[in-house]
Amino acid sequence: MKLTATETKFILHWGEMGTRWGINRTVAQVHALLYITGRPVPADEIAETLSVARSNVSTSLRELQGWGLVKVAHLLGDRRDHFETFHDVWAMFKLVAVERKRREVDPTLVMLREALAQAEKDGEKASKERLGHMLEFFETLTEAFEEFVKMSPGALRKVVKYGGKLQKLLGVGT
Amino acid sequence: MKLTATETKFILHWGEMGTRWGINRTVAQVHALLYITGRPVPADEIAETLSVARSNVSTSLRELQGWGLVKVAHLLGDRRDHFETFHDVWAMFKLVAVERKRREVDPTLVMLREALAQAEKDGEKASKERLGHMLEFFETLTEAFEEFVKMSPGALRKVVKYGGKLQKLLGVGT
DNA sequence: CCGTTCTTTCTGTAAGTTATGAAATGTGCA
DNA sequence: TGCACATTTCATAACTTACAGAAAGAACGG
Repeated sequence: MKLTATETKFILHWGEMGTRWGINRTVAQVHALLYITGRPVPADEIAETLSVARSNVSTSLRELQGWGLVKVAHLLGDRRDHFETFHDVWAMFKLVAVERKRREVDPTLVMLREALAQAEKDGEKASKERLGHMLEFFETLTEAFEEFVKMSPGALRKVVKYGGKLQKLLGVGT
Repeated sequence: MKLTATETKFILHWGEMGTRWGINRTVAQVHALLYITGRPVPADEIAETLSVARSNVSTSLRELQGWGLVKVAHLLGDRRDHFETFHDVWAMFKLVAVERKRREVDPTLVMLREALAQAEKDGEKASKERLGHMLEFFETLTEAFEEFVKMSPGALRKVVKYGGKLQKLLGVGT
């Protein structure tokens, strides 16, 4: 499969973006390719298009399936697995956000609660206070996040719009 | 400086968390140490406490200052620079969020607009549509983010609370 | 079943990154 | 100005991660 200039640009940028957020470059590129292509693509074609080893593509697809971002499709008369991602960017973003929260934020909450309890027990007043602030922050953020993922983009826009007004009205800006 | 069990736990976890989000482990650990300590600490003490090279601490502190997370303080009768971070977790989170948006999301917006224009020019209808959806998503998210960073935790909680209600009321959930 | 095709797993190596210690530079005091 | 202390820079070593290619495994068709 031959990529257009536009597609190449998008895929490369997406790869770079991935690395900055702790996501493997190839994984991100494969996802970008599937997104921009918009139809099921067999693994060997992905490998050829991106100029990476077939095995690397296999691993990346597995990873993407683990995130729920990619699903397998089959075409009549073709034994090969084909892979596709979703068109709904918002939905994909949520998948990743929810999963990262589960993997990274939730354990942090656990750690903070444990550390706080220990600081309490050991009478470390200063640590306890700071850990408490941190925990409180994470709890607020988590709460906001839970609401956030329930929203559609339209709902989000409305909430933001009214939220800004609400904020001014109530004078809770401080 | 001798760390308590609680402090060690917190610092190590913070370091791991950092690596997962593309932030250097030592950088994150130094920040955690400063946060949990809550007072200005000289660089050599940081190095000793974390068992890392003095030069590594120097680099990490510079990085943290670049993010605006750490500032220098001086103590009377001590020529050494001392370093401290802020107590306000919310404020620090915003600093990082704003900066990462600037460094990573803004260039993505630029790329998407360029790619979209090019797809338009080259008559790539399918690509254009998908890039358009992606751009729209990023624009909505950016907009929401701009409002978000203006809020205090209290304001955020209120907006979330009323936002949920608003959403149901307006039936914009789809 | 056997051969073919497709996919995944495994392993050595390359690439990239991070950390170190030494050297260089900077800073303030006598 | 010279000395002592403090900090930064830099080359290299240590480590980590990513990748390709080989080999094994699975699915299918004849």
